[in-house]
Amino acid sequence: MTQANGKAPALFWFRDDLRVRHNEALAAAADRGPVTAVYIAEDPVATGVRPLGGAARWWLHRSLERLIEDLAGGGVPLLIRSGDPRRLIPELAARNGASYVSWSRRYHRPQRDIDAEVKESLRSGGVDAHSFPGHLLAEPWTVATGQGTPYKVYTPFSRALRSVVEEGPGPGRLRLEQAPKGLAGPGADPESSRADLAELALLPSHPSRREPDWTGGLEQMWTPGEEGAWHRLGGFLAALEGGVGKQGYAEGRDYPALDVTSRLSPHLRFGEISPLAVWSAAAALEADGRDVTVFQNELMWRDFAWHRLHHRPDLATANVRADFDAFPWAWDPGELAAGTAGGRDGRRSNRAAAPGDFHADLGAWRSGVTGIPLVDAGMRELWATGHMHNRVRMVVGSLLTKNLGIHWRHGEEWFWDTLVDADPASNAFNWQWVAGCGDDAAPYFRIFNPETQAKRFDPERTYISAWVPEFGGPDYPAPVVDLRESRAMALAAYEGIRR
DNA sequence: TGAAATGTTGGGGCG
DNA sequence: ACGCCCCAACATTTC
Repeated sequence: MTQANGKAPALFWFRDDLRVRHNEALAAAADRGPVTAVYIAEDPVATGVRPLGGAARWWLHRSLERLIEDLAGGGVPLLIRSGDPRRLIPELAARNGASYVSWSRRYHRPQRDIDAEVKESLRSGGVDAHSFPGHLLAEPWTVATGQGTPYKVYTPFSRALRSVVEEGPGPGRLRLEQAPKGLAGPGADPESSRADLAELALLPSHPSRREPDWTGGLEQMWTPGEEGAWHRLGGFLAALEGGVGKQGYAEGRDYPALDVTSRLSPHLRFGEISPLAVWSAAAALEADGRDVTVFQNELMWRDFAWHRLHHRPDLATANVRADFDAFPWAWDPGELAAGTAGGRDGRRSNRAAAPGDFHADLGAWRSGVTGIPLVDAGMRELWATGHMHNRVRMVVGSLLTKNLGIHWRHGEEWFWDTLVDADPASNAFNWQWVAGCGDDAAPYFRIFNPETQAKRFDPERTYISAWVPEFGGPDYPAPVVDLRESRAMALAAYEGIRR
């Protein structure tokens, strides 16, 4: 550890980059002097940022716990605050005598505007303030078409992104698994950090939240934090290297009963591992003749969602294709504002409502009691673990929007609350994709048949049996919807708005 | 990163 | 040997 004596203190602002390794912004702060770090739970009312969902709050709590420990070793304190960073960051900088403040960029309004204001206010106060990349493979504005416009279609975007990643400064500039040289701080007080973290009331067990404790399955499934992220990556790469089963990643990832996918999404969501680090670690396997392009494509879909969000900040609320504004959803727009998506507070369904009522259908969908086995399995996996296999996400999304005719925003809200990996880009983008109203979306008429999908991708019903043990028995409900009939109705509704 | 309807082809049974 | 039918297996088109 380099001695930071004689250097001016630096302040580092952690947000969605809860890692020490490959953190360019943190390395820059460490380079300037002894580092004090801060995490701010931003007040949604004051800042306009969307409150985190329940599953994400759990993850954040666990990740910050780890980060406190990881930083304490180097004497770097992690201050935990809540409020408005436009007030708090300049205040903390002044109190600590920091002459330098840095952070990793965010890419969504209002966060971008907040960050810009903080930077401006610091600089006008004589404090050096800098932001750095770190959350994406490439900055959203560096990937553009020949005309200089943003991409709307994935395939050409992915080609352009790949060349940016491979030709740009790329992952090579960051040595894998290396902490910033000389990261040190004035001395940590982890106990007080943990106390401040508890104050944030992120867990359902906090007395201020009158929620049942739904975290058991999440605790069992995940290890939030940087070490957990690298462990997950290591296991995934080892499987890739050894050849995953008989099918390999490219096909095996479509089978929800197989443990083939990386499950890195929540770690990436909270920035516990850098996407460039994941990219280059996978690329290293190419030397052994492994085809990693399919996996890299998944990483690039993530960047594509952020690329689209950067150019469409309202991605989570407004149809990208405006003709869908006229689509006759079974949806009362007031319901969203009224907060039906309260989610992980114990209100899981409304089974008392009349059949055919979309409240009942939405409740059955959320609770995994639609009577459609693959859908119920997926929704139960989601509730229990905070995660759902990617192919099943497409199937449940198709059922909600097309067969049940429920607006995709209801699905987006539920996923936002229950997924550990939900972020403003991927969640919104993929719901618009599945609903058919996004750029480069699945055409509306591409309606999944959950029975066909189950036959094809869960032929032994391994996944279904695991999550819906009563399937086939007398306790399993009848389907809430006739697939054939509802498909025809969806197609007719789509015809209606095409004209 | 569909499904279903429709069209085409070719093998086999049979009169 | 031949036409006819059936039908599975693909291929193409349509939604």
